[in-house]
Amino acid sequence: MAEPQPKTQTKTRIQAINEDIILSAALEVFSAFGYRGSTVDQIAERAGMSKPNLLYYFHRKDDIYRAVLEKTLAQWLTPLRGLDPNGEPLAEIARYIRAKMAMSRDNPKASRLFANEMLHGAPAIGDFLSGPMKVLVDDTARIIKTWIAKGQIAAIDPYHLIFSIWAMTQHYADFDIQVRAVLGADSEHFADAETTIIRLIQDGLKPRS
Amino acid sequence: MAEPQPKTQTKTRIQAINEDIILSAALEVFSAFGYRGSTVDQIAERAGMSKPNLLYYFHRKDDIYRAVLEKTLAQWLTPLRGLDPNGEPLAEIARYIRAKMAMSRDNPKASRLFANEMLHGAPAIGDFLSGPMKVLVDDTARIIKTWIAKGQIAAIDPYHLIFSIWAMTQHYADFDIQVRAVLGADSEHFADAETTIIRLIQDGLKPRS
Amino acid sequence: MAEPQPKTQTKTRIQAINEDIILSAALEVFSAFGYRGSTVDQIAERAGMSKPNLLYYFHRKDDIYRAVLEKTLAQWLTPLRGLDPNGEPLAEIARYIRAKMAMSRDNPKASRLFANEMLHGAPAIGDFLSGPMKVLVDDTARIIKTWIAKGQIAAIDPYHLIFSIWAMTQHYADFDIQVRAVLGADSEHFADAETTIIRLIQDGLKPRS
Amino acid sequence: MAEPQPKTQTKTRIQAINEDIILSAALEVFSAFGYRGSTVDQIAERAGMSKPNLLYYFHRKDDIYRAVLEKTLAQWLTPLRGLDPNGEPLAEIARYIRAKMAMSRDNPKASRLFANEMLHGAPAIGDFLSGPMKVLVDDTARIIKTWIAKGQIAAIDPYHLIFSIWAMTQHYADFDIQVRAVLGADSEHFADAETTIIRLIQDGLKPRS
DNA sequence: AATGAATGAGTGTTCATTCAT
DNA sequence: CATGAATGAACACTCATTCAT
Repeated sequence: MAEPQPKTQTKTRIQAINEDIILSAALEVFSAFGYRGSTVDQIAERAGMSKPNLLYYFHRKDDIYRAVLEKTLAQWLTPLRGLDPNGEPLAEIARYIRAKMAMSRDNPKASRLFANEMLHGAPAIGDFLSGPMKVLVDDTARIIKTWIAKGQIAAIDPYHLIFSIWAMTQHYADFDIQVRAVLGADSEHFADAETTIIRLIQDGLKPRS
Repeated sequence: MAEPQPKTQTKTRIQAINEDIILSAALEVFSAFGYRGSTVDQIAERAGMSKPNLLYYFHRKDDIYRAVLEKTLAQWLTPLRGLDPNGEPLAEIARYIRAKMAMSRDNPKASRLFANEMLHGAPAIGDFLSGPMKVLVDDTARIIKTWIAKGQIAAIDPYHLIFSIWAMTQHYADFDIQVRAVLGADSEHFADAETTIIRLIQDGLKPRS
Repeated sequence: MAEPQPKTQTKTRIQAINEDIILSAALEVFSAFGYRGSTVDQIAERAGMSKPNLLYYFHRKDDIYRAVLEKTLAQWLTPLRGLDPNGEPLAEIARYIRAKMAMSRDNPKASRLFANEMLHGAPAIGDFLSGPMKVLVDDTARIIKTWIAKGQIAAIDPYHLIFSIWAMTQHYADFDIQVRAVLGADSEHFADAETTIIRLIQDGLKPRS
Repeated sequence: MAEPQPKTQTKTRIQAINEDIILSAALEVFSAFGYRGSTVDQIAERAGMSKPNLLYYFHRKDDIYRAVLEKTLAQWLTPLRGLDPNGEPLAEIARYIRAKMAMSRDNPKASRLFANEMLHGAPAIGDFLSGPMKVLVDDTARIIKTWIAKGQIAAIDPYHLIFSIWAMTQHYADFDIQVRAVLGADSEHFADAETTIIRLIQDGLKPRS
């Protein structure tokens, strides 16, 4: 029953572990200081290894950056995939908003890394945007259009609906510092924000009588 | 009849002109590459002057950065100031959204500069956030609460309403590259986005019968 | 029988060697041009290494400077420590003068480095002056006072005696160029100077009958 | 009886005044920081004029430096000129020491400027040293030799006697910071030092019976 | 798999000096 | 006489990357 081990492993155990450590460290650093603002030294220190050793795994700074981005993007799209065309639209969208909001709360660094890329013109993930991401958005927009066609929700531009949801949910990760400056450092604002956003969207989508 | 010339000018003509040129160039560069990603050389080149000459006006890179931020922040808050407590709430808010959206369309670089500061923890404008900005947000929230108390709009958390509007409108400046990757480069999406956002918000604010 | 090698060396062989090379080069350069007049490039070139490599060992120019000073100060105070309270005063002092003179002859660069620091207000070694150096001078003055009290030497201010000896001996290192301009480049003036100084001091210290 | 004014003045009143102001400022700055450690800006500021204006009077930094040195050297040699061959030797030398000491006390900056030049190899006044200064020293040495020949003072190397006097007196200007670190900041040590030095020298010069 | 050592190409900043007025 | 503006050349220091072991 056990998977047969290949004779020549492409990756040793320690390699896989170290790459994970590096990518975690890199996410911390890159999300906090941006690409140019981060140094390989910083990442190496946070990863608890020497700079040359780090570069043994990822030969250039750019490689580390792209690897982190790639890993991040994968999990980033996950919630969007879950829209069920046959589900109840408002419930489906509420579920989606909750999933997005959970990402912002639980993984704000990934959100900020992503936002930083966008802000600077997406030099590393331009292909991703016009490729897989566009496909996914188009698919999702199609589902929404079906709902509209069936009269299940009000007629609204599905693309801008998606963008609005993204914007509102990611805001609490990306502009966290601003939110905290206004609402106070320890306030539990994620729950309130979620309620407000879901209500705004659901009210906006209710079919007109 | 001639305007009397002040004997001691604090700034010469050429000084004012050059400072303006520098700040424009700096906005371009900083908004595109972030603080650390920008070099004084880049700014100088775009400003059409030598690096030492640029530093003759602003002694350190940081000074340029703060000057641009300051100039930007001033205009950034402008639309928020306009909420009229005695106006018709839904119309007032629609007007506000349009003003915000216009800023995103007409001055996306300022928006990205600001977003970049937030993303990196607002090292340069922390005081501004917890100071003038918080005051302004609190004032605005108070107006909205009044409207709610009078039953003019539905009961909704005013702070998260404000954040949502900010998020949705700024998104089209900050994530411009992503929007364009999905909707196409030359699509005139600002108008559609505005319509969608206004509708979402207005529907969400309509008082329950 | 073999000496056990310590597992964790704090300094590698090459590190110790290079630091020595750097400090030698730095003494040459700093003593010739002063702190501000010396460039890291100069020191690196004289040390036979690249500037970044030099800064790999001493992170800032100031670190190099302080390291040289510290190393120099240690050997600088050595002769003063040798005054034996129970020795014959005139012989003790003659020995001291000879030791000081030898330092000026054999290590004039250290003397000039030190003199330069003094001239500019001792920004880097102010603490040393009012700390260890003052203690040592006070101790020495006390010995001299004992000799005076016992009637072994004439009553003279011990502090100014010490300063005078320092001044006369160091002069041949610090003002070397002037001495050579007057006495000729290759004249062996150190020996004559020593004789003269010892005689002046000894005659001045002979107890009055 | 009045000196006729030349029609075309080589120097206007204001020119002479400003040059004096500049040289005073330059002495302050150069003596404190050395040549390379001083900036034209610093001198201009202390002189209360703009940098270009300062450079209107002295075209290059080096010109200012040389002018200060020259002015300083003139007054520096003054006391040495005063040795009267026919005076009483011990009294003459005591007078000389007092004059030298007065210079150290009243014009320590000039002393330090001069010392700094020597320390760094006298790049600007090498000619002066082997020229006028050597002549003066030789002359003075000749007078001393005459005294020795007449049996008025003990046989001692006149050159090293001169150097010793210079060293001891200048020490209190050049190493002022060190002296103050040991003797205390406000102690009036110049008088004591003078007494000590005169006594050392006079005792050393008393003819042997 | 890991690290100490080394370096070329920047990067912000200073400064003497010149230019134009 | 005086000054605001401008710049080339340096200079301290950083950083991604490579080399040797």
